[in-house]
Amino acid sequence: VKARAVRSSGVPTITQVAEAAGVSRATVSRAFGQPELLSDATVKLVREVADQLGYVPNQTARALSTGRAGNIALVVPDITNPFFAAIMRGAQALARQQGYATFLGDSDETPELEDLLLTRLAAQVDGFILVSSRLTRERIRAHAARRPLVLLNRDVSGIPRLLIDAASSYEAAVEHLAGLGHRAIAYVSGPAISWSNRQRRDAVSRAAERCGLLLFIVPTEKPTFEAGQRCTEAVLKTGATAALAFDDVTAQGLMSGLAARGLSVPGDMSVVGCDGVVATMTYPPLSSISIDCFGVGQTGVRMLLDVLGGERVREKSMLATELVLRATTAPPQGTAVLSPVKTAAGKARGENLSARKP
Amino acid sequence: VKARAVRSSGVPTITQVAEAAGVSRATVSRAFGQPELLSDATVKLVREVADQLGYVPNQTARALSTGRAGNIALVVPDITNPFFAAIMRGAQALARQQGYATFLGDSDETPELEDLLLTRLAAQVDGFILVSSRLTRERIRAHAARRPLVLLNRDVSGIPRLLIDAASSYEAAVEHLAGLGHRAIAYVSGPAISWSNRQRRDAVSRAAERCGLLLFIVPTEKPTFEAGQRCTEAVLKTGATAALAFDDVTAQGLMSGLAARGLSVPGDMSVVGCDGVVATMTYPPLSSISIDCFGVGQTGVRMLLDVLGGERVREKSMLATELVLRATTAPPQGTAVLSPVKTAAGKARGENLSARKP
DNA sequence: TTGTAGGCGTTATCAA
DNA sequence: TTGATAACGCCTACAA
Repeated sequence: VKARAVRSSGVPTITQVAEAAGVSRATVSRAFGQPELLSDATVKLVREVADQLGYVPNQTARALSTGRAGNIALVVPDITNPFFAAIMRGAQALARQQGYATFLGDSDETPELEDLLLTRLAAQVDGFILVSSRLTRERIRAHAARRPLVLLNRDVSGIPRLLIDAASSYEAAVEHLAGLGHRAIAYVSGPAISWSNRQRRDAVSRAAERCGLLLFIVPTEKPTFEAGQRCTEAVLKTGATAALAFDDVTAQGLMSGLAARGLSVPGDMSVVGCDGVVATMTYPPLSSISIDCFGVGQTGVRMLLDVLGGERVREKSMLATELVLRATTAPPQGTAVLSPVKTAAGKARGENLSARKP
Repeated sequence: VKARAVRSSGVPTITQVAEAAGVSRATVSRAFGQPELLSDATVKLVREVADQLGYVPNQTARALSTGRAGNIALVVPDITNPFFAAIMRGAQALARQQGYATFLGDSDETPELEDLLLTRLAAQVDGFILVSSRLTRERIRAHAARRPLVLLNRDVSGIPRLLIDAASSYEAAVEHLAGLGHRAIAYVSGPAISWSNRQRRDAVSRAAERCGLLLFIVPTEKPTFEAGQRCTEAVLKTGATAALAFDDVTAQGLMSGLAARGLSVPGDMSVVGCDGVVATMTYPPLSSISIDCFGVGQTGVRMLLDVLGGERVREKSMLATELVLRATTAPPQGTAVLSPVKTAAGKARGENLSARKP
């Protein structure tokens, strides 16, 4: 039999190590996989030879043989969004530490692409983490039937998931604004398919009603800076004196749009965001609902690895959020300062009043 | 022989499709890989059966058999940095379109981790794209000997690379500042190991000398918002009236630090960044050296795929940058307006004067 | 403690 | 145009 096609000859195989070390391939395999079965001397010898040759066990072959790929995939709608980037970082850090490599799928906010990524990657990974998935429940269930799958920031019963509970914080934010004297507020919404958008919108709606505030819903296409900018006019037209955005990036866009029109924040309009990743970087620093994104990523990986390890995992976990007051909320123009902030559910805090969590 | 361990039974194999379709495994394989060898009827039949079963060719097995993984890896120092996120996006978009899945490696700015990622991923990918690699030339060469490797924003002879030529734009920026009447400027540097940091620093240094400006170099640990903030004091101490930062994120941190001290930009200090990703989002909008990050990512993939395809690639490509003037540069305090901007190498333009590139 | 041999899912070669 | 069969690199039950 003839040798195969141009096999990138750069990478040594287990056979070469075995020959060089004068042992069987099985022994080399064990030297890496289960060294406790071998004598110390043998392990040492094999490892030295391997090092010298630059041998590293071929993960692909290993995967085929064991059925374990040693890879996981993280799929996000837009890696450019700092919220997802931070989650990715947390996930990847823990995954690597646990011996897993991470595929990153960017679905560009489209369900079709997300679907494609999942089917294409399925055989190469041991499991998936879907962040803010734009897929239908049916598709998610279908994919979950083929490979272990964990949901972040998306609520589908029967699938292990970590939910970011921003509802109470949004309610607190609305109450905070009401306390400042605002009578009409706007919610700048996120993607219609987004679970968290619904959750946040509903929370705002509930709280607004309770506080007797007039609420306007302003739609956007995607949670991006540009989309936030573009909706500025629409927000202004409502006559609202304060805006709660779906996330920080959108809020930042809105602030930019306001500045471009010569309006000041919070003087002419109060703005509240959500995520806390970019909030500290805006000017003025954005009052925002803070999420521990790095932790979200880590938790996602932990849940997935638990599933892979056959352990029981809570099907549904909730992550608390916190309203952090910075510099973008104030009484509406021409309003005397009213009573101090009164928060019901979530507790608000000022950045300077307490240290950030560790 | 007994059946193997708990093989995730969710994914159908080629054998099952072959049986269901009443053909051989080879035929099924061809129906996907080289349908032109089969009769139309057979292809249709096999595909239908496969669809129904939910069969997708197993990329892992394919990789083992062909030697082609169908994967590439992109390694960046920090995915949280919008510059790298944007590159990742461009890279992934093109890679997917060409049938490649993308691993993302985040080295957390450390050479050791980068090294680890490369060795761990080597057998699973057809090639690497290293962005702003923090590795030594020797290590890069060592890895390049094992797997095709393309460098982005790093200059190592003998390795295909795309260099972002910000030098002339930095010089133009310095000249612009000189033209505004600044006499003392600061360069807020990036990571010492970074190639582009050296390039940018040297360019600033050259231009400053030429223009007779006093130049101070202010070091930072990493190109992050926080690091930018932390160096504010140091920048102020120099007495410089303008600062050029290593990148936008650092510049943004500096602006935040200045604002926290009640100083205004550009009133009290002019600031220039580099990357152009976040520049439009800051307040005031940051004058910055603009880079087509999405294009950088795409080009990186194109170069790598060319190498994989056995085509000749230019060993060294340069990508032009452009100084985009926004709202963060002005004459130093107490200086009358001087002559209009004079730029030598790069051509500066104001955001409103011309449309952004398509 | 170590070696032998069969198989993971796919593709490539050779025949038919 | 299709089928049988041997790899690809590694792991592991079984034997020694």
